[in-house]
Amino acid sequence: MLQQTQVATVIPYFERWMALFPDPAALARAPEEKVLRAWAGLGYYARARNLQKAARVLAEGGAWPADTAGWKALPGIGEYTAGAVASLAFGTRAPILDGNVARVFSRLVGLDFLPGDKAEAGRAYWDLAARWADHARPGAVNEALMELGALVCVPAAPRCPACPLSAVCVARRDGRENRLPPLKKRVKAEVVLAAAVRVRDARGRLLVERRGAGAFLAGHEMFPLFLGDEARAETWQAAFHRRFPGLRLKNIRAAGRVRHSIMSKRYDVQVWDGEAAGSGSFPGPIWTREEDVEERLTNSLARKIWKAGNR
DNA sequence: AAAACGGGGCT
DNA sequence: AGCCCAGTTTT
Repeated sequence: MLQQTQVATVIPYFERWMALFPDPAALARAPEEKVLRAWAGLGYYARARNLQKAARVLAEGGAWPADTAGWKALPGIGEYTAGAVASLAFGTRAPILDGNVARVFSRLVGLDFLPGDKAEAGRAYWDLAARWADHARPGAVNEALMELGALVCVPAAPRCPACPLSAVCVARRDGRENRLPPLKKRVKAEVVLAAAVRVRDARGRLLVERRGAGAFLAGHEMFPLFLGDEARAETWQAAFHRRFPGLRLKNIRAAGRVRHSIMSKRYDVQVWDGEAAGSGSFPGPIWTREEDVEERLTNSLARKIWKAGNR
């Protein structure tokens, strides 16, 4: 959960998660829907699926990995997470390098590049991490480096007067603490026009579809969603009838507008309400009772659409 | 080496 | 509203 996500965001999810899945065996046997529901809103859903895969490996093996390599072999566990678990939980002298620690090292040593810039750059950082972890209490040192980055050596306006390393910090000495590390180059977010439809049948149930493999939010249930040219007010109904043959809509009305940022895309979603006038003949219809909708929406965009405007 | 993958924090 | 950021896997 802590990959790419801040502690304060994670805590309530972690509490609920541990109550639902207290050990690898519990997670291993849970249905994926339940896992995704518990993760809904955290994003990067591959993390949840990988965590369950890892739990299945662990539940079958019956023992925790002994070293960094053993942890890294599990799905979803990379160099950073393997080192963090090995050092914090098992006390091995494994290095860690996350975004916080990289920022601390960049400033402390005056490195004006990022670990991911090229292979030698990554090596420079991991070598530093290895030297710091070569300590009688590697877990405490690693934790301290991460805490320093998260609380003191923060990205903007670092709190150098509160920093125990300020006397030996190269960036501080040179007055460059606000210039290091260099910003990551990021692609500008592309705006994507979208339309979402909340269709009710005669019994008040809502039409939901499971997103296919390859689509974004793959495997999640979602209101019918149309993107790009298909999303325009004059075109989405034709696209709807292609996707749901035989299902006629009536009483169509605009219900609200939702914006959602996903990676390098910014979705601008017009939400529509409508009523189903025909039963339809499309494959795999999922008609969901209103009281069940909330718990089946396993991502934030769907929940925003559900809450939009008036129902 | 680059691309894909969500959502939230901060100003 | 715009900018920035607490990894891993796949291509």
